[in-house]
Amino acid sequence: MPTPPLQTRPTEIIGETACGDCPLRRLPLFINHTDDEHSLVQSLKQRELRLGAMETLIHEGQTDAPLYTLLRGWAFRYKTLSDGRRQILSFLLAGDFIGVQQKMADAAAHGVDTLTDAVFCVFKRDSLWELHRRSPTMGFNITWLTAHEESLVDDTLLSVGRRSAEERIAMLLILLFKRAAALQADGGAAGVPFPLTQQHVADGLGLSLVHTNKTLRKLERRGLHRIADGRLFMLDVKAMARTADLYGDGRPPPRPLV
Amino acid sequence: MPTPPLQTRPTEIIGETACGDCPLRRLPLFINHTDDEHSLVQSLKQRELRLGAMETLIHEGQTDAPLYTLLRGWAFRYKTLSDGRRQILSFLLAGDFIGVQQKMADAAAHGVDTLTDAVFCVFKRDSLWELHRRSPTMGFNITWLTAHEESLVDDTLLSVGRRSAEERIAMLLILLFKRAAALQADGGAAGVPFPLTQQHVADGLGLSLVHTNKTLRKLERRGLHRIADGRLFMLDVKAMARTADLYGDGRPPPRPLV
DNA sequence: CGACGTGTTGATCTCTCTCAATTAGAGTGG
DNA sequence: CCACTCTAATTGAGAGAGATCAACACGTCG
Repeated sequence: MPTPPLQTRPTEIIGETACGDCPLRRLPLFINHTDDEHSLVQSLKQRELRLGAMETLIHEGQTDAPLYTLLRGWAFRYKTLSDGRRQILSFLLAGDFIGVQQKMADAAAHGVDTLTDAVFCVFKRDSLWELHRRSPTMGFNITWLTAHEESLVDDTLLSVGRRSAEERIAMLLILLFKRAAALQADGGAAGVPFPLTQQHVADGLGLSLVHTNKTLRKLERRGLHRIADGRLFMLDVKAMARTADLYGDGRPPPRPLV
Repeated sequence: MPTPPLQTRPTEIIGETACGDCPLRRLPLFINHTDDEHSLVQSLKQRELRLGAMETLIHEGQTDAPLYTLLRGWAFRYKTLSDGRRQILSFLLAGDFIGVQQKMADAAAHGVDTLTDAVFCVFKRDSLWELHRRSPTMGFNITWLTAHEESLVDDTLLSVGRRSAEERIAMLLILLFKRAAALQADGGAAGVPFPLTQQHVADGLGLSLVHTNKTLRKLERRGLHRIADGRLFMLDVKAMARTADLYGDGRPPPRPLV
């Protein structure tokens, strides 16, 4: 079944979207929820928040942000240096959690901006604790999701730290394609939405805009992919994976090269 | 006061170290534990594991690793590409958690190696769930710690993606110094242990060994720090912070530079 | 229509990598 | 005590991936 169109639904008790329809539910960990757990989450939900494209959900340095869930649309987390250099930490797609990291005092917080029109589910700040207290299962899932989010950042760090520009871009395209395709019924056969500008790609991979453009074009000219009208088409996944050094990611490596 | 010698303690019920002595307890979140929580943790603890320096705790790709806590010593998490390029994801000091991320199926796992002789606390694999089930407080703390760990990786990603070699190294030295100093009574006045080789620094910052050496020497010659006999001395924190662009980390940045 | 954002391409420039060689210390064995 | 080996640190030189600078094309929008 294709993604349902954004039509107005009969308003629910608290928010506009019933938690039963939340994209989060599609995640493997959340499929076995009891009704109690549903109503618990629903009771913690404060409201929905709609933002346009390229707007700011959380300002960098903001520490009092509530907890969010991304219902629809794309967004990204980022940090910047004093002179404006920006690093995108991760891209957020429907179903992603936002703001768990913000609660740490000492560590400087990151900002969150939207890439597209987006709908967020807003939770009270202490929902995290409530969730843990009233449902260990849900609490466990939160931990799991947080750890999973970190593993995404780990992968990016590996890319940015050790992969060439070409490898990084191939890697990013594959990863984003997979994540976006998983949200669609056709699995990406007709492409997936790709709302990033090349500047976003550059900032996500620690590259300059110009070099990002040139590398992107090179891959496209080689027939590995195609980006047009805000959509990404994977034309040669095999070749793309090969140029990403994807296979060499996490496998027992031939370390002692000598 | 120098690092206390690793003397043998009277053996406890389960492991060799009473959980009441665990370095984890020093963390802000853990100071208010009830006796129940202590005994819960103690009951989940399986044993202690001692490794020498430069040994492997968790192999890359290993998915069945138990949960660990680092009691004493230094270690690091890493990933490698197929041709041997390695990226260190984070450094682990006493009190750090290990293995929460390993439980995710799809995401490729990372390896964990020791830098020094180290003592780990070993927990059963399903301790994570047990902890959540039997103590929401502890479960919440786990989530908190996981999120905190991610914020460390976020910072590294910002460095590797957007900081120059000099800035990266300054940043790493400051961060490691702070963490190590926090574990000592003198707060680092007499330096802190620094068991990393330059190769580790390079792998942690996405730099080559040679360039790491040259940059390190430059900072040292400039009088910002000094590394000798496996110890790090911060000679000019202010200047070090300045060259790290530390101040510009997370503050509301002057984005619109135009 | 001009201003602006995004994408594209060519021409330098430079930071960092790679290659190579040397030094110093720790360990080992004769 | 000394030759031999290994690892880690160091330094110089040359090469290159990617950054910076500069222009231009194209579409949208007020």
